[in-house]
Amino acid sequence: MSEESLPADALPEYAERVLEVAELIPPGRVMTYGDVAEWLGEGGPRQVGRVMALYGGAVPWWRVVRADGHLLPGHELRALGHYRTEGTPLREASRAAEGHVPRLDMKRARWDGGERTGWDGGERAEDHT
DNA sequence: AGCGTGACGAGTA
DNA sequence: ATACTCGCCACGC
Repeated sequence: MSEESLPADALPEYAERVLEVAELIPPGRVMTYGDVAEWLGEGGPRQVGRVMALYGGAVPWWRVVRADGHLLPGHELRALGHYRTEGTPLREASRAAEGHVPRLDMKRARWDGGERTGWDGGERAEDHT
């Protein structure tokens, strides 16, 4: 690892576009790293992942998840440290904040980039208690 | 102009 | 469920 931190005003353009998409994801919905890359039409899941790792702190990064439905990508402690419940958090997010590593119901929570349906009238991630 | 590096993804064992 | 592969591609060196 040797990616150093650039000034916020010196983000690579690709990174800026990734962060833009992340901000578009409605509360209560998620996109996978691959979804974001596909939506952008450039780069791949790994590129999106790195962007989020380096610059994700400025956007709702918890709405970008792994394809297998894991909410936390790996650096769980780091994630928990930055965990926020801006507005209406996913129920799973709440659990994550309590130390669990949840697996989202991707069938419901995944956002295809279409209609911006969040909590109002839309589906919510299922509680799998 | 390479080369190493991944908050990934899908496949396989 | 875990633990490996291999392909992917922008970016810093």
